[in-house]
Amino acid sequence: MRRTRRRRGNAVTIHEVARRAGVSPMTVSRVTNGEDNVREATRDLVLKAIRELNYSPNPAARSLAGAQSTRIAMIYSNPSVAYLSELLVGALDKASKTAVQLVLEKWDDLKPVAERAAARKLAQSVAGVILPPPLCESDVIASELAAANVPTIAIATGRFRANVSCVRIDDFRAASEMTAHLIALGHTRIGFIKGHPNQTASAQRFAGFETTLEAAGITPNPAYVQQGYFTYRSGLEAAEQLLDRKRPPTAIFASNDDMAAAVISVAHRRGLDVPRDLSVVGFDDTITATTVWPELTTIRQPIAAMADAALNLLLRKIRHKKTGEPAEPVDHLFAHELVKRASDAPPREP
Amino acid sequence: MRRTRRRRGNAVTIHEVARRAGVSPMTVSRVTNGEDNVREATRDLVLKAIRELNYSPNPAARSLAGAQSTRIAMIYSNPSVAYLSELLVGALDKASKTAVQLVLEKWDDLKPVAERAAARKLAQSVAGVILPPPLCESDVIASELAAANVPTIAIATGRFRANVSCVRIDDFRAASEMTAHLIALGHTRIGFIKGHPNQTASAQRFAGFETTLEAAGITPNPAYVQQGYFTYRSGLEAAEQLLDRKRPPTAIFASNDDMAAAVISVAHRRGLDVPRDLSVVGFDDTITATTVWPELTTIRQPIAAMADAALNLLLRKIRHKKTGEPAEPVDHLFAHELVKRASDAPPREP
DNA sequence: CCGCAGGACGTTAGCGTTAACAATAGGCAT
DNA sequence: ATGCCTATTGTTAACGCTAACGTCCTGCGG
Repeated sequence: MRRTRRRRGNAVTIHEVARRAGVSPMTVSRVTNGEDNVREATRDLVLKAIRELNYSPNPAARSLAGAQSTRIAMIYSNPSVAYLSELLVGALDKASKTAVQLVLEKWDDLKPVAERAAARKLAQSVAGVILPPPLCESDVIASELAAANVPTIAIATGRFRANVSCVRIDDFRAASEMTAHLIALGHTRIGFIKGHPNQTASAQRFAGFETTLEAAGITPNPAYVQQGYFTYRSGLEAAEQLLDRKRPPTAIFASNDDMAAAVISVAHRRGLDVPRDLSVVGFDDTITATTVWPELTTIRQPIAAMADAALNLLLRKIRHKKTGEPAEPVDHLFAHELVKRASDAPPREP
Repeated sequence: MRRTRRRRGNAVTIHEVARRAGVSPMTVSRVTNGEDNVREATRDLVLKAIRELNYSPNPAARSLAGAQSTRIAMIYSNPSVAYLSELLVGALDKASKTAVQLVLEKWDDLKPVAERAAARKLAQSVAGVILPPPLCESDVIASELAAANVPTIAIATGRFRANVSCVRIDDFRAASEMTAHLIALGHTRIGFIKGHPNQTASAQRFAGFETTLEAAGITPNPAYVQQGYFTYRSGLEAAEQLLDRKRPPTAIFASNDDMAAAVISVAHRRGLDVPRDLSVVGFDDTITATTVWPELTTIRQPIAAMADAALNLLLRKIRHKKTGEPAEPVDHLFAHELVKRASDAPPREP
């Protein structure tokens, strides 16, 4: 007599699909993995069976058989919590669906030497790495991982580099659209608070701002531009500076939501009404944008979707790596969106 | 001749551990799963080998072989991002170490019927559930999961219930300490902003406040107590109310950091200096506490450690369930800490 | 001294998938 | 027709782990 079987629940397996399609499991596997050495007719047969049985491959079995360790590291450092949180949610969701094991590493302010060592060590133990900002900018990490042949994806980096794939939005265009929006409202004296200088996205956003200003025939005024560091604190200081001007700006475009929130706080402290006396807009659409009052007009990045895509890309790269195909870096641009809320209005004085 | 082996990189397997310990793989498996039918001496041998080889079980193989998914769900709903983020970091860290697969679910404002259905469905697919606030208060979810015999841990619920284990801090004592701190500074007119009424922790915190006030000989003034909902927005309104009083409080104790941040914002808008004109203290020590200016004096909850402990407890319960032992609910109290920062000072007028 | 119970540990056989190789069919040049 | 090559499909044996069952050994009562 047969042993008690231990098949779990009721999940459809590759064998059932194979039987129904009248082929071997291996052929089914080839179809699900998109290999091209299957005849068109056979492929259709298999696909039909898959649809009929509503089959989906068991990720655990896949990663076990594939001998590809599916550990993927995400390295973060001094993150914006709101950003990290949304990123984690997206990544975790995908990870649980594909049976990859996400491991989190926190590398705070490492010196390049330490960073290099850490990257080298990490490369031993994981199959891929996700680099959210600000670490996505580190050439040290990128080059070390590339040297170790560990697929890497940068999220929301401002530029596309040769050795690392990335998933991002078009910071330049987004900033440009926001600037155009402010101009369309009637603003001409627009302040700008830059992001952290170590991130390319900061430069992109500023470039988008300046270019659009010029295109509209407004000469950029250096006195209306302040350096910030993506922190609330730096936003406070920058706002103080901007509002101390004899003719202060009628609108301030901060390079992220945290700094925009700081601007609102300063404005309130000075008795200015937002948006009647001062329009304030942010960038990223993190939770901050909707917690402050008034709610921020900002640029929405689909962070969770980007995390999802990043994992997808990474998995594909890991697979390609196994087959030896030299996967060339990808630059996956996501669509952003200008979210209009309550922190902007036409200027009081024309 | 042997076929080419396809062993992945360098991961240590259960066989290597077994060989080193001089036992069978099965014994190692029993040890890693905490089964009790292994002699003490043997167990130590195995544990030593595990440590020496730095072995950690392959989750894919585990879930494939076990037919028991080590999937643990964390259900969140309208969370404080800062809180969620820290929670996720802690849970994920532990999860990757113990090879459990964390799945995230977002249940936003479900009606009880829908919530019950969702819980019933979830119970089919996971081995355990973690309930952070505010869902940790839901008796519907708790009872449904208990009925399905799915181990559940509530995080940071205010009270201990018979059917759900929980991991939390002593909200009453923490609030009491903070109140005593304000009184020690010389404050007698202390405002309080309550948390969301659907969370027991809110009541606990308020009780701690009121009790300590009375113990110090100060009669609680209902006019100094406002209902809040843990949101920044609700904090704004509550603060406006409190500061509109003819004799406004000289200190405001908000039931969480977000509302405390809102109080600071309102104070600034009214030209009050924090802390010279108004002391403001929060609760939770989320990231908000250190982003606002001045930084908040608050109560620190070790959120990440609590997530870690929650997973631990859950794993133990899942194991016990397999062996049939009836695990009785646990109430794991964590130590909190009053973190003194820059938002409190003695009152200006005595 | 035997038999038997029960605990500790080992063996076997999968879990569902894919890597590596084998086999087969068809095509084409010799 | 024969041999050889390629495109397609099948077979076998892992991947690392654990459920289920088997075996051995110890201890104890009769």
